[in-house]
Amino acid sequence: MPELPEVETVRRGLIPRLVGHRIVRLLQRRRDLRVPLPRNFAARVEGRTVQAIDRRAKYLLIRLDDGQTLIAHLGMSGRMVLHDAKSAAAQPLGRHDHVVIETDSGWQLRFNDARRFGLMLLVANEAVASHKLFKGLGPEPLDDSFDGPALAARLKGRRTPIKAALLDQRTLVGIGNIYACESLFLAGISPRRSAHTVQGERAERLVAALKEVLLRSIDDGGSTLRDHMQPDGELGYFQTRFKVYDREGAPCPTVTCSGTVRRVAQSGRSSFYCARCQR
DNA sequence: ACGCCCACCTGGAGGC
DNA sequence: TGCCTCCAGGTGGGCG
Repeated sequence: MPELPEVETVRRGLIPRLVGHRIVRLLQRRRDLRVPLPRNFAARVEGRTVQAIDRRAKYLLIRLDDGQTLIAHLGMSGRMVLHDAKSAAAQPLGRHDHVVIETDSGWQLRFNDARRFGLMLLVANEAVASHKLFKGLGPEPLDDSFDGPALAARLKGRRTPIKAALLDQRTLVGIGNIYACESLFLAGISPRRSAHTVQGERAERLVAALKEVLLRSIDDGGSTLRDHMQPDGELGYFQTRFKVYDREGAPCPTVTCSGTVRRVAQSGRSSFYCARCQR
């Protein structure tokens, strides 16, 4: 379930259950995720207290009190499922619960990832920014400094379609297939437009759309969280209905437009858009 | 350097 | 029911 808004929502849901609490047990049930889990994982984490949980791009950064960061990425299918002691006892571990963390507050966190495209690793705080995984990452879209000119500069000279550029985490971080489609729709820009032509006012519009789509989704996630009280892993994507994503054949949601949502394949992924109001 | 394709892995949906 | 194919929200390595 993880693009930036989902990861951010998971982060906010984990904070009250983990921060300030000691990890009393870590159970590693299999090592072979996208990157093999750390050696001696349990020994290196047990006894540590969680000091903070940050996010960079789609990575969760769980700061431990020994100066290490537990980095987690959810891949395509990763979930963080919290159980209180009672529900943990009632719910046996599933075959995709790869890592189980128990805290001194009695809460249990299960990292579940059917496809195993996710990862967890332990890195010293000061080495996180220069870590291979973080080296080439672009700016955070919700930072105030990320504006039209900033995006335009990063698209300059790029011959790839704008959709592909948005998915490329070197351009900016946090955008996946869904929010790329939704943002381009909101900005009225075709996913097939060459990235270098998104300049000036067009880049302004796209940045505004990206921020709006992400913020609205985080809000929706927040309200879902309040309703559920915990990131139970079943939140899914927040907008029950996307405007164009997965809506092939539906009428274009723009009231004044008589177009139809189309699906095209771009670099192996589906793009959904209205060819009439997205240019 | 850049852009594109594919593989990584499992499960769900839909067709026959 | 079963079997087959296609598709899925991410990423990075390898290729031309």
